[in-house]
Amino acid sequence: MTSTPKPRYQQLKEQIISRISSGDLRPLDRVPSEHELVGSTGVSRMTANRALRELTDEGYVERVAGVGTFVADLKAASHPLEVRNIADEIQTRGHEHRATVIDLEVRRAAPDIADLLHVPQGSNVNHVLLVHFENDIPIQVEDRYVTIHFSKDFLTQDFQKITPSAYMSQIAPLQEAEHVVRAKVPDARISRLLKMQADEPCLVVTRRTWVNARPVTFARLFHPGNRFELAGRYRPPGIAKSHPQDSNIVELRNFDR
Amino acid sequence: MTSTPKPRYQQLKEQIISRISSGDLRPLDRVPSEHELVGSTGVSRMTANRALRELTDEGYVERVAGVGTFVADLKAASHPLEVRNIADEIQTRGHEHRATVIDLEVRRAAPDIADLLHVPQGSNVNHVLLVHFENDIPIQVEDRYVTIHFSKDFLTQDFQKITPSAYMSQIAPLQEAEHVVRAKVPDARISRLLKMQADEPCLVVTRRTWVNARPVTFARLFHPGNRFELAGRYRPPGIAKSHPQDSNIVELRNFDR
DNA sequence: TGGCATAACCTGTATAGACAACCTCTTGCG
DNA sequence: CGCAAGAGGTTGTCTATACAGGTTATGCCA
Repeated sequence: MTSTPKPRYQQLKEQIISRISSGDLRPLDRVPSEHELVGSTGVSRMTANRALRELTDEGYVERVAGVGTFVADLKAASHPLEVRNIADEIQTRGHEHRATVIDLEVRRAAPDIADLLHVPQGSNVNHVLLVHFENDIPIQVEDRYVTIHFSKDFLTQDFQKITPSAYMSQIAPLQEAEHVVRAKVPDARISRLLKMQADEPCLVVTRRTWVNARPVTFARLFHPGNRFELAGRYRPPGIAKSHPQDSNIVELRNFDR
Repeated sequence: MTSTPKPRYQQLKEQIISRISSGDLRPLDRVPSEHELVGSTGVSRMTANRALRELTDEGYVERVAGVGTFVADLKAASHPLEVRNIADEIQTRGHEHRATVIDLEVRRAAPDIADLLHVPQGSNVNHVLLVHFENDIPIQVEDRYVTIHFSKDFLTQDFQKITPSAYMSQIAPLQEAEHVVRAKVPDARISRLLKMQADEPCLVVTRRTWVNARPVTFARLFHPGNRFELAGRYRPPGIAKSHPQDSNIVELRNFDR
């Protein structure tokens, strides 16, 4: 059936992507130059150029004329629908970020968590519950589950120093994400952790992330509704004007005045 | 200063985009073939190919080998961050959509609205307030302002038949969008229109849209928090596998069980 | 030692030519 | 009349070559 083989530029792209996914090529590592790819794979320079150019468009690598091609830093390659790391956002605002770990342990998966992570009911899963502060004001409760197979040393991390989200994207690039946003009045425990008044709603972001087609983490992020909002901007591609950096990012921001 | 002129493939792209934006080329119209572009602009075929290929990637045109290149249907080219038309979503679920117009008039712009739409305070703006129903259950209150210069026959539209969002994207393709999501307890009027219980929160989506660098509409969309959620999926590009159609769309969905 | 010209390498763009695969319409044959 | 073959246009890919412009390291000269 596969009458025509995949085009060579596509083969080249997938080969490089797989070297990145496997960890053979790490962020900021040098990727073979066009000339080297010509020598090692036998394609013409234009074909190597197309492969690398498309990988650039897709955020896998960064190219600098006169210097070379490098694996993109995963933090920089923020996904269009990715909510940015909350610590980064707070620091971007020039404020101080602090986190308090409330709970960090291995749990037996409850039915709903087991279902979401595709693991057997009652099997072990990592769990962490923490509160993020911006200038000592609580702004997010993070309630996260991580599969055992993804991270075996999850419990020994210091999540006051590195957020779980940053830790996880450091282990492996996430390959697929799903998130759901809801408005909800939180239960008493969340409400107390966020120092919210009674009957005040939360903006709840639920995220689930896949690596190699397996779900690896499930997180519920609670934010006080009277102080936080989720903002996004969109500009269609192709004009290549104005500010290339502010493109299509979803950010969680404080709108107190 | 502009020492190096824009590359020719980029000039070609912008020329075609402007023909689409201006209405010279309409959806499903034929775009000049690579060979015709070679003849009319003097570039080589590879350069014309690159321009058309990138326009394809960016969703402006669609190409069929052996047939030609055609302007993409704008409805199909849904933006990654665009919330889909609510009527379409409801129909996708196999349910019935109905809308009731509560208010449709020209108003004098209040200070906050004037500021958001970049018009003078007290100048005329179109306003519509309507309630969307899914199987006779109210699920969204749409409170929308539209600048006069964008639509002069706004008041004569039948928004029970065509949603304001669909009407507007029919007049001109939106070029930039900003949206903000909040959790909030609505005021009594909204709460009544959505038949919500007291103290129940709303998921409020605020959208502002630009055409030709001018804001043209501002909308507040209220949804009952106990029944609706905003869901998104994300898969990184470049793998070119599985389901190409379900990519990276944000949808508003009913999660009642 | 300090500074500058230069070589070596890299990406970015552009061209000309070639072949394959696909689609549509026409033409001619049975 | 119906169908098959072919012509011509279109996209998709690939190669070989060329030039421009940016970056870095080298080495020479003062």
